[in-house]
Amino acid sequence: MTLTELKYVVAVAEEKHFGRAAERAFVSQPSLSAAVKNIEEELGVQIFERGKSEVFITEIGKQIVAQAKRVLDEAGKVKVLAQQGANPLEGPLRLGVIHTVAPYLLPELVAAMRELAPKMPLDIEENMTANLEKMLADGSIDVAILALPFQASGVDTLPLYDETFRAIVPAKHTWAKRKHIDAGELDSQNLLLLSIGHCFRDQVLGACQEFSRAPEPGKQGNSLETLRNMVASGMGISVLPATALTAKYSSPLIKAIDFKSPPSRRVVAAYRRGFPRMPAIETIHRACAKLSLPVQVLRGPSA
Amino acid sequence: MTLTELKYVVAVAEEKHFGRAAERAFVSQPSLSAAVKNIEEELGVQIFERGKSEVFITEIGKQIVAQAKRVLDEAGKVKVLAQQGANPLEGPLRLGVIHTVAPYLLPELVAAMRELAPKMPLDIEENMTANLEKMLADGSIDVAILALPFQASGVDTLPLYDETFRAIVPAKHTWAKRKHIDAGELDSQNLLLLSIGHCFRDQVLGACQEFSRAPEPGKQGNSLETLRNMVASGMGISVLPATALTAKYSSPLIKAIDFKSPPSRRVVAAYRRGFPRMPAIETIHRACAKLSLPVQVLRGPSA
DNA sequence: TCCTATCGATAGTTTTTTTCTATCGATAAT
DNA sequence: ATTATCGATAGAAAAAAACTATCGATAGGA
Repeated sequence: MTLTELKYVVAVAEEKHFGRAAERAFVSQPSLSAAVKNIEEELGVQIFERGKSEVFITEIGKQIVAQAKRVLDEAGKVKVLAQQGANPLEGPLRLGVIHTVAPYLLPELVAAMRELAPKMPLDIEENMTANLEKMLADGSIDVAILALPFQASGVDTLPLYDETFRAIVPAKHTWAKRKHIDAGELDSQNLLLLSIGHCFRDQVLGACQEFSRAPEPGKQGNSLETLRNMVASGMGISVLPATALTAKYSSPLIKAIDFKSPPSRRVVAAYRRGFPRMPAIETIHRACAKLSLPVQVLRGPSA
Repeated sequence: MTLTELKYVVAVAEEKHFGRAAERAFVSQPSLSAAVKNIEEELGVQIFERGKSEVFITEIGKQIVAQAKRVLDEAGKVKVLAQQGANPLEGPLRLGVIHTVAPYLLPELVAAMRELAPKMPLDIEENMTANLEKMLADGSIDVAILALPFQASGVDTLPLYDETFRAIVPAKHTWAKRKHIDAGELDSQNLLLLSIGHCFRDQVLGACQEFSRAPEPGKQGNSLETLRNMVASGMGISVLPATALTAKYSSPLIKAIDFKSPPSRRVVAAYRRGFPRMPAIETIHRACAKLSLPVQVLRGPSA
C-alpha cells in the first residue's frame, strides 16, 4: 500500500470515473487503473464496482476511501510541519552558557538575538564547562557558549570574541593608583579565585603561572560576583574578565587595573559537528557583533 | 513522500541507529539511509543529526516523527478495515423486492439468510419492478428480487424459483367445488387485477390472454391482500401466486383452484453486472432452497 | 600512537515498480 | 449499424528502490 495508490483511490471515488480521476492525478488512465487494481488485490477487497458507464463504490470501499482520506490528510500535515520548521531560525534553541559569561553576556545577547531571530526563543542553561560538554554530547543542549581551551570529540567551535582580563583591588589597596600591573605580581598578593571546576579559575592561574598554589579555604568564591564582593570587603585581590567590569558594575570600593600585557580568553560557541541549524549559531556570532561590551568580536563565517 | 520512507524515519527515530533500523525494516542500511536522505531533501528539513556514534533527532524531526507515526497508524487502519470487510457476507446488503413477492417470501427468507449469513443484515426496500430497476442502476440497492420477464442493460439475473399461479374464488362461487379450471375461462368472469405498474398484473393478463380488457374501476387492487379481500367479499375472482396461498393465508370465505396447465412466473435475483459480492447473491439462492414455500427452486451456480 | 571496530555515506549494479503509448473488448447512445 | 466512451490489457520504457562492496571518519583499546 502506498500513498500514491491511496491518492488514486480517493480520486476515483470522487470523480466516479477512472479517466477523469487519472487526469486529476496527472497520470495516464492505465497507470491509475493498474494502481487501483493493485491495492485492491493487496487488500483482498474490491473497492470499486466497475459498471459500464458508471463506477460504484462498494460498501467496504466507502470506508476505505474515508480512511484513505484520513491517511492523506495526516501525510499532508507532515509537509506543513516541515515547511514551518524549515527555517533554522525558527523554533527554540537550547543554549548552554558558562557561569563566568552568562550574567554579563546574556542580557545583551538575548536582546540582540531577539532582533535577529525573533522566532527562535532561547532555552538557557547555565553551567560549568564540563557539564555543558556532557549536555552537548547527549543532545540536551544544542549550543554551548564557553571559553577556550576546550575540546571534545565530535564538537566544533565557532569563535565569538576575545575578552581581556583585568585585576581588581580594594579601593584602599596599595596598588589602587597604579596604571598597570604585571601578571607575575599577582603571586605576591592574596589572590582570590573561583572554586575548582570553573574554567575561569584555570584561565587566571594560567595567566599568572601559579600552577602550584594550593587552594586556600576562604579564598575561593563560587561566582565572580562573590569574588567581587570579597575584594570590596578587603579580603584580597582578584581577576575578572572585561565583561564583568563595565560601568554598570563599577563600585567605589573597588579599583580595576589593567595588565601590562593583558591576558585574555577566547569565548566560542560549541556545537556538535553536523548540527543542522548552523544559521542559528552564526546568528549568535552576528548578535555578538552588535553588543556594546568591551570585547573584540572575531571574524567568523558570517563575516 | 512515501509510506516506506515514513516507516524508515520512524525506525531510525526509535532505534537511534541506522543499521539497527535497517535490520528492523528488513532492508539494507544503504537503502534506508538513501530513503531517509531522500525524504529529508523532499521536506527541505533535516530530521536526524548524524553524530559519529549517536543519532540525534532534531527539534523539527521529533514533530515529523510523531506525525509520521500518525500517518502509519492511519494507514494501518486501512488494512484492518479491509480485512474486516473482506468477507462478502459481512456488511449490509441492500435488497429490493417487488410488492407481490415481499410479504410472502421475506419472513422466511430473512430468517434463512440470518442463518446462512448472520453478519449480513438486509436493508429491504419494497417497490415495483420499474423502480427497483432504477435503484439498481443508480446504486441505491444491490440486489432486486423480482419476476421475469425483466431486462435492463448492465443487469444480470440469477433464477431463484418458479411459482405457479392459482385462481381464487369466493367460497360461494359456482366454481368453488371444481378441481381445475382453464386459464381461458377467466375471460368470462369478473377478474380482479392489480393496478397498472405491478408486474403481476401483466403476468396474469399474459397467462389468460386478456390483452384487450380495459381496466375497470373498482376491479383493481393495490396489493394482493386487497385482491384477496375483494374476492372474499364476493366482488369477483382473481389469481394469486402460490406463495400467497399457503395455509397461513387460508380463509373459509375463499377457495383456491388449480389451473389445468398452471401458468407460473420465474422469480430471480437481479444485480448489476460486475457486482462484487456474488456470494451474497448466491446465498439468497441457497436460502430459497431452504424455504418451506410452494415453489420450485431452480438450480443455480451454488448448486 | 597505532590498530581495530563501528557507523553512516557513497558508488555502481541489479531488480522491482511505476508509468507510458497503443490497442482491445464491451457497452450505450445515435 | 455505426460511433463514441470506458476501463482493461499488452508491451516497452523510465524511474525508483534495493542490494553488495567499499569508503572515510571517528572512538576506544592495546
